[in-house]
Amino acid sequence: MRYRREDVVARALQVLDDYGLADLTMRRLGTELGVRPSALYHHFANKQSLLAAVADEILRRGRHEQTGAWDVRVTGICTDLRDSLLAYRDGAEVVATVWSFGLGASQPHDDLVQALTDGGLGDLAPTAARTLLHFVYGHAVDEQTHLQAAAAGAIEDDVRDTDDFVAGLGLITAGISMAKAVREASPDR
Amino acid sequence: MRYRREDVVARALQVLDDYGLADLTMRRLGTELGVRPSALYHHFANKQSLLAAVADEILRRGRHEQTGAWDVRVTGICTDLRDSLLAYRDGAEVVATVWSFGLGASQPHDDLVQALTDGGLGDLAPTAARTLLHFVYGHAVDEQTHLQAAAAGAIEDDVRDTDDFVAGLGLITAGISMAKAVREASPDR
DNA sequence: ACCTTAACCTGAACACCGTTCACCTGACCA
DNA sequence: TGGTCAGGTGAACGGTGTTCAGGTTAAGGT
Repeated sequence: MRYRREDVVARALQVLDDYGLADLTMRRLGTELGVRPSALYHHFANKQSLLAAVADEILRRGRHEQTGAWDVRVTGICTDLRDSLLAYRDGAEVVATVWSFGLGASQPHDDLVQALTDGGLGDLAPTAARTLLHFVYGHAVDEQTHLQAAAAGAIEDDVRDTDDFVAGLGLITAGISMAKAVREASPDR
Repeated sequence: MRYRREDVVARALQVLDDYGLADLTMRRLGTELGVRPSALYHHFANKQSLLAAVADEILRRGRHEQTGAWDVRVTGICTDLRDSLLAYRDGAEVVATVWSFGLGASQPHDDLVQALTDGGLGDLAPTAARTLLHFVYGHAVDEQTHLQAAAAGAIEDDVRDTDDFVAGLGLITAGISMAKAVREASPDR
């Protein structure tokens, strides 16, 4: 059996979800495919590139078109993103890391900047977009960490996190609304 | 020469700042101290504990008392925290990781909850505190990553980041102010 | 039907990593 | 003087990402 790039990504995503990021090693993935680890380097220059492809695939699978008012779109993008990150084990850490290193996972950022620009945020859009992303990534990584810690040991609340996410997201969008109002009230620009 | 726990932490912080997190290995730290790696396990149960101590030390060194109105205190705590994270190479990633795993670095969170509670945020304080922390950590990690990428290759802007941090922080504090106003306007609680 | 080409894969090694464990050593104190 | 024990040694274990020369297989043109 010979594989293509996309086959390897799909299998990597499965290994990630089944065994976690720590066990997503080149040897493990190779074994899972019935192939020597060195064979993987014909599809990816290094492990980081593999993870970048995995991150992009996670985002691609959970993405939906958002329409409506700018704040509805922004909330939709962020909620969508959170769901994507939580859909796979350690998904949040993988995507956040890849994004942080600038190796990929740039779709959510681009979508947010677009929505905010359309909403009339002007040159404040990039700052607002990054602020939202930092919140979503940070919150999802936290939630997934605690969720995994709870799975092996103490039993904790899980519904609480969704409320906390909505509340935090509301805090930031409220701040953006305020900045938008100030911006539109000022005479120049 | 025999060492105590605090000596090892101090040296680890120096290695971190000089060579980065990737090169802060037990072997490297041992060599730096003129000691076998196994000797370090007399001071720390594992590497994570070492990193937790390093994170706490980073925060301890850059902490200042904050007074005044709640929003001034909050802004001061966050700015202080950012400075602490940026004071050492990869400091942001170390502290953020330790905090995320719940192994330490809890001082900023406690300080923020205290300031927000004193400010009358009530049970919204924890959510607001975590939202602020996610922003500060995310922004600092981003900034430090790009700063390090710029140090080896392309030359980029660095003053821009401070403005972006202030703007983002302003966005969130504005949102918190709004939530506080809403909270105080509501009849119950 | 043959041959070329390129993609895919093997096998073995390299240089690291965190961690464990039985044992040694030297300073301090009763 | 002798015992205690924190601190350190030396060697090993099982794991990691990565490299590279060479082998194999499938596809496509002549």
